[in-house]
Amino acid sequence: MTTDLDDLLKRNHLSITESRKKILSLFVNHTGALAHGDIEKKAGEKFDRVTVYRTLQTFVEKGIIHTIPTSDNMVRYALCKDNCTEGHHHDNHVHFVCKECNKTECLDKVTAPSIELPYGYVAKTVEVVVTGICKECREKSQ
Amino acid sequence: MTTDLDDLLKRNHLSITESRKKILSLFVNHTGALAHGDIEKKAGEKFDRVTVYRTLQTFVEKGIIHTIPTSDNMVRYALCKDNCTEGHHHDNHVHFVCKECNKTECLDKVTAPSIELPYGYVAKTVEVVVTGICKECREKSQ
DNA sequence: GTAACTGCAAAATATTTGCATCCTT
DNA sequence: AAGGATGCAAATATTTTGCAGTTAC
Repeated sequence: MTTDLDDLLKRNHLSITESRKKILSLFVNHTGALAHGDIEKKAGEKFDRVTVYRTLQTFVEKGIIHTIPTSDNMVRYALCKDNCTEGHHHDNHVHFVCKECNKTECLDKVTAPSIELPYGYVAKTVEVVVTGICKECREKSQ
Repeated sequence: MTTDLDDLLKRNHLSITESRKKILSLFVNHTGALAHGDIEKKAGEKFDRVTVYRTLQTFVEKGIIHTIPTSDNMVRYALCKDNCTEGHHHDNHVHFVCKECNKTECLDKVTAPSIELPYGYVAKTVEVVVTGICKECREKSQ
């Protein structure tokens, strides 16, 4: 059976393996970003810790996922949009981190504004991290 | 001798010690952000690694410095503006990370734009990280 | 003098690397 | 069959914790 996941891997010249499919499916079926720990947990003891590290690294290199900047020391990953290709990522990401449930989401609908930089500075990418309360948590607390 | 550093510590109800003054001075005398490693290096073998960890943590708690979100896994710290107080930080930070020299700067002159969030979401803070080439590196490469 | 801070040792975590084996193509 | 991917072991690196000695107030 050929799935979307297989295609995605194929398009990136990666061999199709169980761990890659599994880890990739976690991203596809999950809105929001995942930290390394989340992936190990959700994969359910199935893979070696090292495999997760290497798989994530490979995915980042191929432009399938990207890292999300956060203020804590946890590196989080999220699926890239289609126009992210190897070595060249989409410029404007807006991420939302909920203070309550600690979930991280990519807000695809929201465009990052262009930033006016001081003279002489050249911007390549602009990443925006908004922290606050997400819709679900806000409704819960009312 | 009473210095600005002493004052800053006093204002935050911290006892004035050598390591705190030294680490704080690194921030004051350095435009830009510092990672844990930078601080250990610049302090010059003078302090225990653990002291640096604890001092940074204390400073963050007191609102003297804040962490900067970045896509790599290095946590960087920078001085807070005066209106950062314990538990309540200034809302809009714009940071610039140079791809060449890897320096991180706070762009105080640049204001972060307000972000239009989806319905139901409430923003508390907006952090903007711009990566690109800083003025110095750009001039060098020309 | 007392409370707070530091340094050392060591524990707990996180990440990377080498290599033999197994799987994909 | 060949190259790449995985799993295990172990080496590194990072961060945290406990405690005794020292310092600031």
